Amino acid sequence: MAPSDSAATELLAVRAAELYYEENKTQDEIGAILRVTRWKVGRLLSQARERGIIRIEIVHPRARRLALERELSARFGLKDAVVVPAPVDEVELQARVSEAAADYLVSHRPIPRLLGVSWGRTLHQVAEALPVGWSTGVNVVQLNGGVSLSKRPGTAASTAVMIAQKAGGQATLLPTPAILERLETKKAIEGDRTVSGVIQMARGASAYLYSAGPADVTSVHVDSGYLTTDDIERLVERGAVGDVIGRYITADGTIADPELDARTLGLGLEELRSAATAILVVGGESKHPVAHALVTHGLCSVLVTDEHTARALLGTDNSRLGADSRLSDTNEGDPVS
Amino acid sequence: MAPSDSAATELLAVRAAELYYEENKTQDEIGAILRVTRWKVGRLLSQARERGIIRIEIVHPRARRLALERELSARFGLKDAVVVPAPVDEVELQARVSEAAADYLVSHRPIPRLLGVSWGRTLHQVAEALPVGWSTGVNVVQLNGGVSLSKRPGTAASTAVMIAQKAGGQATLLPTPAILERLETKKAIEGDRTVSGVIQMARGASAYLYSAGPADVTSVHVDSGYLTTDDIERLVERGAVGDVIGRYITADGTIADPELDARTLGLGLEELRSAATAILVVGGESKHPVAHALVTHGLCSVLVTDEHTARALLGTDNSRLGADSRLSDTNEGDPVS
DNA sequence: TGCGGCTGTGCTCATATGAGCAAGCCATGC
DNA sequence: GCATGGCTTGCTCATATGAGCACAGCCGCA
Repeated sequence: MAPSDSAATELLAVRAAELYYEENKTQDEIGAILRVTRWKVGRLLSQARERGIIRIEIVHPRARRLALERELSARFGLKDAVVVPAPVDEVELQARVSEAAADYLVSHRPIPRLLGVSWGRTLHQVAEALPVGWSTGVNVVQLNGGVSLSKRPGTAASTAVMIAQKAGGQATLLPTPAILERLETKKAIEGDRTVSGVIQMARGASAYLYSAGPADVTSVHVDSGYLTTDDIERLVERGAVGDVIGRYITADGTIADPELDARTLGLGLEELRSAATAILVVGGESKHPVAHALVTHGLCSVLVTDEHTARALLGTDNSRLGADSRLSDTNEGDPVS
Repeated sequence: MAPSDSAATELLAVRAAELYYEENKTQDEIGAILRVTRWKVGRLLSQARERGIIRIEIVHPRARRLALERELSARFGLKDAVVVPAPVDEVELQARVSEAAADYLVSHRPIPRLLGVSWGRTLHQVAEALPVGWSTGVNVVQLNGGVSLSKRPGTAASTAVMIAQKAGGQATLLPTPAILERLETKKAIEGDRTVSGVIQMARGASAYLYSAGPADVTSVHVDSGYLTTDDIERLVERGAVGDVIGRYITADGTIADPELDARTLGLGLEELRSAATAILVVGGESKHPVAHALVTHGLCSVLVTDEHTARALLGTDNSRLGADSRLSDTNEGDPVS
């Protein structure tokens, strides 16, 4: 591979690529134009593809990043992964991730008989993104308590109900607070046959669908009045990176505050870990730490996320990947004969 | 074309495109995955291409814009056109246009027996970009006078000589000033047998290669001391947009100042117009007006330029086209082979 | 209800393309 | 001087792909 030779070859490859991809000429025609055999044209084109001279991009809001999906699955032993290209805008990002989760749910096989869902902003968007009639006879059960104490009453319930309704199924709600103030109250409520029945049912769900929240003041738990900003601060001090189904975890996948956790009503982490299908939907910068904790400690089997999060999880520097891709423009030597 | 249908179809097309272009799957395999026939996959893919979901780009400094080249040729009745993609940088742009001109010259058929050249910064770069031995036995003749009065002596001569040497041919120079101060002097020099012989020879050249300059203070004529900034101002007042082979023209392709023109030594515009092969090499914002004048009035038969200039000539809005064509900074790795 | 036009589908067949292989080609080392 | 090994080149053949066609369902219109 002498440099002078490769310069001439490269120029030829560029010409061939132009004729093939922009002018839709056949390799045979290109051969005639460039005065080489059609086999050489074929080789030139594959070289051009290898060297990245030809860039093929799929520009569409619903596009996915299959290469990253494969990497994620392999690296973290996931059953499946969905990665959407990251748009500039955070709002748009959340919308696309939610849409992707809805798409995934629709085409997921086997169709779950009973689907366990958490609640929150993300899950609500997923519910809205699901088309009416996305499935038939899928029942839904809530995984964790979610009676809102302050704003937006009924958000948790409406998410579960919407998902069930759109699939022509029934929703079973867990009509309790997410976190109780006193351990005794929590135990009492848990002792109630209805409540324990719901949790039991949740344990038997054939799939879980849930999101995660960051350990900061934007958390839904602050919004809903279960936790104060002081509580969050204390959690962060204890190493909390975020929450799943109401439970705050640290970077090594353990409960950040066992006392608080004991007062949290709903499914435990172990059920997520051992579930056949546990679909985590999570996107955006602020959730990178919690996503990392979940994914590295087997707390989900399917991950739906955005490109940036995916790269962060894989440890790929994603600022650089945006900036590079410039070719060196060094080019000398004999042009086409 | 019901909207709901086209939405579903589009999503399918996106999936197909991903599998085909990013995963290198065969249409048959994709059919199996998406549960449609392979013919449908083929149709999906062509739809995706039509709708612009798939964007194929050739990223290489030596790439060309064949579509623009075709448009230019058709619109202005050119024999040929070469358009290079415009880089961000003006210096880089000049380099690429010059390189492209050199490439064109090398592969141009029939090989000119005698090549008439002008001089200037652009032509000098073209000369440098030509590979040694780019042709055999091509003689070169200078089209217009170019003894520099102040800086860079010998530039004009060295351009012609370099082009000839690299092709193993002889250069015939026109060792006179470009513009004389007095008409009498010009006539006297023109009357010299040697000088008139060179011009006669230039008339018989089988191809011309020349550039154009803008009508502003950056002009080589100011640099070389033939014209003062006042002269340029007066030319602009008379409607001059720039010069070719030393002659300043207006937007409608006529001589801007006949008196000045009479004192200008060298080939006339008519010879360019009637030449079989008149290769104009011109790039950059400042030369758009002069390029437009030349191209619309038949003063070149081959145009080598950059993308922005091409769009300006065609009347396409290029600020917009320049602004887009940025890729979203999403970048996946090389697709698997 | 029945009928022409129209779109979308699955096919046949010709063509374009890529994999794999034998032969040549250059440069090196003995 | 000559063999050798890595490389490119031009081929054969199997496969992937696109063009064109007949048919089916669907719509509006009488």
